[in-house]
Order: sequence, then structure tokens, then C-alpha cells
Amino acid sequence: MRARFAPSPTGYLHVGSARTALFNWLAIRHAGGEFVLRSDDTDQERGSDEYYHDVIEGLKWLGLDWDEGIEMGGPHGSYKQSDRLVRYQEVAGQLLAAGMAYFCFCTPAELDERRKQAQAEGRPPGYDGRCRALDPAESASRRDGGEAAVVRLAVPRPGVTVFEDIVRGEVRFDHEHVEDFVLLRSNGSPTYHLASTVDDADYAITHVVRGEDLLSSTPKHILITTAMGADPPVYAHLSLLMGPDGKKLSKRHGDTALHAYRQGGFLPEAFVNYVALLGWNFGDDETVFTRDEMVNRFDLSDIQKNPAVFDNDKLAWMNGVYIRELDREDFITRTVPLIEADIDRPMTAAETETYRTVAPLIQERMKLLTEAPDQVRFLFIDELEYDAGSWEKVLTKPEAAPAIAAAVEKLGNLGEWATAGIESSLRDMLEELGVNAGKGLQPLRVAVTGSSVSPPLFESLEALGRERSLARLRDALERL
RNA sequence: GCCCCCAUCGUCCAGAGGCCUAGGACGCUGCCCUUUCAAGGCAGAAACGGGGAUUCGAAUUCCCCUGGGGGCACCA
Repeated sequence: MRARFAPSPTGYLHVGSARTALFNWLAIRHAGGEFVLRSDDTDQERGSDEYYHDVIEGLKWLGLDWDEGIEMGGPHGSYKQSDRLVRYQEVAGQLLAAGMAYFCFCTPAELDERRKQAQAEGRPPGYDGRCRALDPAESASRRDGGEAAVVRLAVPRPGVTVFEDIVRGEVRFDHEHVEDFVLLRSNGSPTYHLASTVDDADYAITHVVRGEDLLSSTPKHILITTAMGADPPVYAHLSLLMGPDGKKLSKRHGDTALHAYRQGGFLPEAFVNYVALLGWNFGDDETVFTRDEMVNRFDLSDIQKNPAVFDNDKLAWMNGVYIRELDREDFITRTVPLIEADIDRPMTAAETETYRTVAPLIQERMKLLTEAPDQVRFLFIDELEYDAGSWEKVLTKPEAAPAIAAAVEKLGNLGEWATAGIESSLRDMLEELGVNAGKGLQPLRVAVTGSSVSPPLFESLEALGRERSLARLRDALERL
């Protein structure tokens, strides 16, 4: 089995494309075949290096490795279509010579007009085949005389293309609705249909796994392949990803670029796990599984036919699951840079040690890596900023000031500054004051962390240290 | 307009004629745990789009309708 992922670098790697890449990869790794990465960069207008690199980085981030192609090389020369223009022209020439393709001199304006007319009359809107009737010799001389012409495939009519799609089953297209499409543009460059199909044949691709948007182009690709004398690959068309409104996932649903997820604090493992669930299932009612387990069970024929809505909430939940599964060191390594970026300076050695003690506490309360700075910022800054809502809700209560004052008193006399001692002295304080934990401890939390939501209080106090903790409590008292 | 694809809780998936009083997950609601927030535990609300047909029996098969999606370029 040989499959390929062939993005066109005309945009950032989209989550939909990432899913296509993942399903290709899963199928290949399951079967033990080869995964080829190719760049379908025949669109000079819209393509760019930035997009090209974004695609490669995205695949690497997801951990979808390939065996041949871009950056890897392989037995087929270049894996960039822009390097293979002569090959496409060669194939077009062969089809021309064999009478399976012909020159078309119709101008874009004429085509446009006839298309509109056909549509208005309820006829298929495709090219009407006018130039197909031209005498080949005459066409060639007009062409040689410098007249602009495209090369079109002479689609056999009547006829029908039938193929067995792995996810959809038998699919058939009557050639009545497959126009004589363009192979080579008037400037000699190949269209996507030609280039992609020639490459699939040349690179001996056996399985083409791609989006449903290409389903109706498949007869064109099969026609080219057989005209070349090659065997068509097996196709698997994946339904598309939708936004929450049921419309095709696009910019208006927010950022659909894969790198936005990387930057947004998502773990690639979680992303992969979640996306695999869009149109596929692990069986056994399991939703969280490892990459190896996924590869073991994956089968293209199990893929769901209907479009799936991309649910950010479930992705975030999944991400939380994976964050909690990270081992402590890994979690620290991944979050320290985010915190340093937030406080705009490197952590000191002492701070790093402190962070090591609180990291497990915040690890279990996060869905996104990017939430780390908010959780621990109070440990790293001098001027605490109080959350206005928390202040209002907690510190303006009558029991707030007495609790803080009592805590200052108790903690000031505490011997060793450690969680256990802090807890017992504060519990004593609660008892003496006759208030419950909620009322008595929340003011301390806000005074010390700036917010009514924070990591556990006693541990936070220990991490903050005696001096700074007491200073913050006194400061809050003063403000009150 | 023409062609193609699809159709189970709000969402993602189970379900391939009786095992379905339709199962799991996210989200949602309630309770428990609890120093806040999470996490965790327990409970709950929540779906077979409609109509025909086949069958003793249909979420599962067939047809029509409706709805949704995709495509119809010298873009990919």
C-alpha cells in the first residue's frame, strides 16, 4: 500500500487537511505501507513558501511521519509538481497523439457565456465539446501558428465511470456530466487534475484518501489514469468537517489553521485523538486511546459517511485528559516557557524549584497549556493585581477583614513554613473565629492570589513564602 | 439550474431485522467529595427527519419527500 498526502501550499494547513493527512497516515501505518508527501504547487499565483513550511511543520507537530517525498526524497525525483512540468506536458502530448485529447481554442469569455446559457436552459453546465470536432491537423497548425489553446481530454461519450470507494461503496458518474475538462492551460501549465493524476500513477500510489470535495472529480482522474495506460488507485473519500452551524468549516468559524491549535495550548496527541474520532470510532465505547492502539484498529472501511461537526469543547476536554496524563517533568518543560513569556523574564532557579511544587496542582485543573500563566502568575510578580469581581464578591464581606487579621496573627507566629503547619494553624483560626472554611479562607485566597479561583490555598501559601504571604495579607487589610 | 454524496441525543460515535425500555463520549442539569476552581464519583434530561413499502417483526432493507453537504473554472 502506498498513499500520499498532497497539499497545495496555497494556505496554512487547515484542520480539515490535517484530518485527511491523519487518516492517510493511519491507513498506511496500519497496513505497513509507504506514506508519500508531495507538494501540489502548480498554482503560482497563490502558493508561497510560508504556506509550504507551515504544512510541513504541522505534519511534524502532529507526529505524522512520511517515508518518501518532500524533505525525504525517493526514487521518483522531485516531489514538487513545479519541478515536473515537462512530464505533464509529455503526458498531454501522448494523449493528444493518441487522439484522446484535443486542442480547444474557445476563449474564457465564450466559455463563460455558453456555460451560463446551458445553465439557464437546464442543461449540464460543462464544456460543450465544440473544438473536439476540429480536424486534428488543422488544430495543430492553428496551435503552431501561435493561437492560444488549451488541451482537453476527449471524455468517451456515451460512457460511465464506476468505481468502488472504500468509504462510500459503489459510485457512478455518467459521462454526460463529465465535461471535456482542461488538461493543459494555454500557457502550457498543467491543471490540478492532470498533475495530480500523473503523479499518483508515476509514484505508484495505490490508495488515494482525500476529501469529499474531490469526489466528483474522481471520474476525471480515473479517465486520465486509464488513458495513460495505468491502473487507477483505490479511492476513499472522506466527508468534510463542518463548523458548529453545520456549514463547511472555514475562517468564519474562527481560526481553522492547525498552527492556531498548537499556539492555543493544545497537545498534538490530544488533537490527533480527537480528530480521529471525527468519522471513525475505536470500538468498545472508548474515546481516549494511544496512537499505537489507533494504528492497530484503524480501517478505512469503518469511516462514517456523513459530515462531522468539529466540536472545540470536546477537543478541549480531550486536551485536559492528555495534560493530566503528562508526567510531571514533561508538564513543567512545556509550561515554563509559557510562564516566562507571560512574566517577560526567565525564572530564577529558586522560582523554578517553587514551580515544581505547584505544577502538579495546576496540571489537574487545566484544559489548555496556555492557562498555566493565569494559574501561577501570583507567584512570580511583585505587584499583585486583584481581580475586581473577586474583590467585590469576597473581600467586601464583613467576615473578610477579621479573617485576614487573624491569619496574619496566626501565620506570623508559625514556626516552619510548610503546608501542613499552615493548614493546621489556619484551621485553628477558623475555629476561634467560628466561621466555616468557605467564609474564612476565601478572603485569604483573594488577598494572596488576587482571585477567588486559584490553586489550593495552603500549598499556594507555602509556595509564595512567609514574607510575601504576610505582606500580601497586610496589604489587603490596608486596602480594606 | 445540473450532477453526486449523506441522514440515530445539541455535538461526535455504537447500532449491519428481533439482544433497543436505542448504548458510550463531550456539553448540559442535580447530588456527593471539597478551602475556591478543577479533577473524580453518582444520578438525570436529551435522538432513530416525514411518508409509504417489504416482513410475524425495521433505527437497521427498498421507494418517495424533506433536510444537510459537496461539485459544476485555463483554483486546487
